[in-house]
Amino acid sequence: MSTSKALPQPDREEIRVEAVLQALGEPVRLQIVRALADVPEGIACGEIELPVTASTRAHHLRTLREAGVLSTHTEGTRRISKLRREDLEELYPGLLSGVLAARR
Amino acid sequence: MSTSKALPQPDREEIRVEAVLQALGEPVRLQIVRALADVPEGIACGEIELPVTASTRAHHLRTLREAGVLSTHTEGTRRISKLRREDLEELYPGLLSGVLAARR
DNA sequence: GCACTTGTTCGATGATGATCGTACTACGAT
DNA sequence: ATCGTAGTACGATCATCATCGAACAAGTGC
Repeated sequence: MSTSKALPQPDREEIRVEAVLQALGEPVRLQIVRALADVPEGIACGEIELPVTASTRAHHLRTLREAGVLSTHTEGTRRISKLRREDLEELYPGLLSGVLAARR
Repeated sequence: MSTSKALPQPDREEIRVEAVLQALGEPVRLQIVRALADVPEGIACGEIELPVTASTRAHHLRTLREAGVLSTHTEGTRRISKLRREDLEELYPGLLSGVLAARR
């Protein structure tokens, strides 16, 4: 049960551009964001293939969450993350799509 | 005379998103970009009011230039910088406008 | 020539941050 | 209750980088 609790994140009006840009500027985190962009319904952190250990992964997810880039909620033992597309689009229209347009 | 020489910068296809985002993620550099956005014809570095010394300013301008965010050419003793709007828009459509849309 | 302006380069320093291993928590299943 | 799974938290280490001062470079003008 319980089975669904959201983790603390900034409200839309608390999101700062510098934090978002800095969060997106790290290669591993950008990789995470790209993976999330393909799955609107969200995805468990561990299912993203990354060249780092679990603890580093957790660190990056926290950074992205605290910057306001993604939201995370608990489902049982897994943590589902999804992009905060609407909030970002509202605050910085075009930013996310521009970033995702980058060649892979 | 001479009076006009361009400084080395990456070609459009050499620009990497991570570098651009990382460059934009620093507060002072973002301030520079915002200042440049208001002046399409370019502006001398020293004329932007910044809370750092001249050497730090030079460092940030170099970072932005090497990331591909701006171009610089020499005019006499001054160095005029301007945003590489077209290149950025072509590579990451919407990114720059999204960043500049952020509340000031 | 010399002085002045504009800006860069170099080296040092201090802060931030990416990474890891280990220990820990929470949940699910047996 | 015990085990296994998914993930976080902490502390340490190492690299990156923002910042500065001092020295240097290139133009302009007297």
